[in-house]
Amino acid sequence: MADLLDFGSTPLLSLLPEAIAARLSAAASVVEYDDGETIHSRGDAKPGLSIIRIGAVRFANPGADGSYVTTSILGEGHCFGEATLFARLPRAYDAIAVGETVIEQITKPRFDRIFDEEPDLARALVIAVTRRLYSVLDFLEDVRRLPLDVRTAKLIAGMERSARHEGVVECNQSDLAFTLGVSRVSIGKALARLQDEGLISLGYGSIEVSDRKSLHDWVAARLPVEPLMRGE
Amino acid sequence: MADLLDFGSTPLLSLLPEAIAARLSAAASVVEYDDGETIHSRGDAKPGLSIIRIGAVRFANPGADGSYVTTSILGEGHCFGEATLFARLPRAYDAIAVGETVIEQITKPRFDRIFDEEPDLARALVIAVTRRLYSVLDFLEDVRRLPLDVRTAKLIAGMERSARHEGVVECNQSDLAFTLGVSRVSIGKALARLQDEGLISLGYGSIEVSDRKSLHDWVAARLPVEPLMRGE
DNA sequence: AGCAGAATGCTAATAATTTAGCATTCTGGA
DNA sequence: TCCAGAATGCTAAATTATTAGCATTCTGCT
Repeated sequence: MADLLDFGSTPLLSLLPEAIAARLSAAASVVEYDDGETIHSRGDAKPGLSIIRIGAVRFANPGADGSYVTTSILGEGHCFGEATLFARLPRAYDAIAVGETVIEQITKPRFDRIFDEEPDLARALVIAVTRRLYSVLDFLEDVRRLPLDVRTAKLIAGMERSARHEGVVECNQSDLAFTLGVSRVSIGKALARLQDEGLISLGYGSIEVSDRKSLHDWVAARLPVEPLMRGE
Repeated sequence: MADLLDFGSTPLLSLLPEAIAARLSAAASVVEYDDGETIHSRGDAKPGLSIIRIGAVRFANPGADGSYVTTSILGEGHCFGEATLFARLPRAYDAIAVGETVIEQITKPRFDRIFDEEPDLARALVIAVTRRLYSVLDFLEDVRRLPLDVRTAKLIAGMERSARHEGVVECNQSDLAFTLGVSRVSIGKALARLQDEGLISLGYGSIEVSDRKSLHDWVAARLPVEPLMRGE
């Protein structure tokens, strides 16, 4: 249940020199959450950086009708709360643990101290946030430009790449609908179309990707611009 | 024609100490563009940071059918190209000058040098990019959650706040449609609804906001969550 | 094996949006 | 003043998505 939607960006921890990561850990207090437990709510003002050590976090806000709209899901190694530090904004989303989750919380004073003393931290943060920004811009473009079946295929392709078992995405249709911000019926139709194309076969709580390459090619053929080489 | 959609984020220049801004300027080469001129195209690999000194830049990509989808428009003081520096990505969008535009271009080697020597630059960049990220997340949430007339009202309210003449937004409906990524017909309908509500009155190439506060209240009443105080 | 709850499949009415086209109104320059 | 081009207004069909059901299938648990 890892990165349903971390927008494919790079986690901060993987960008951080070992020494700095250790320093952050030393300054942090560790908090554990159960599945579904609230980590913080929209509007909370207390600033600080959080790093996901184990598990994942879903960021969401209530929609107009009481439904919940998920904005993103971040997995292990990702950080969140930068905006409370650098933009001095209160929390913009409810953060909810996905599965058993362990978070390192670093208070603003402690973070500021390390930030001032370790220039490489700023460098890593700029990289992490920049990548996230461009991933989100990408996603936003998709939302505005691609028909739902293509977006669905793209999401499945992305999930398959980081799936536990190759060729099988373990995820129910409601979660997919949640993630793409559409109704379950629409997802159902999109998936049915993809199945008709022979790209996937639908199971119970899982989707089997017949052939990674054909799925990728099918998506690529429907993108208005050819995808850029992802850096690195 | 300033910030149709800079997502309301803070420009880098306003976050930068005078000394560093001067150093960046000294390292930059200045290029001038006419209205509509291409600054760079999607896929261009040459890394570097660009700072908008005068004018504005529209970022867009061709849609599936050949139409152009605008992702954002940045105004004076904003920078772009961070992703080429920090994520090592090629340009993700075509950049097109909006009006007579002056850009400072800083090559990667020169930028890296200043970046290494001036820790405050990293700090300012983290802030600028973080704010932009959260502005975009906000916008994305709106797209997925708000009906078009509310999004339209929100956009107009934002544009009015930074308009040349108070109470008058100089912008044609095609540009609004472009910005919100919908058709002109839909924008027309949304605007008609807003006019029926007495919030705006439509002109030729301009929209008059009857009363800033009522427009704001009308939007606020339709948001699923109350807006957060914007940091300062 | 049987059952409850979860997940999927399906339907039909409704709503929103797009596309394509054309008529009308407005504006600035010749 | 007149005209061309820009901008807006309007229409209708087609597409896409939503809502609200309910039936069916599957899974894990007892």
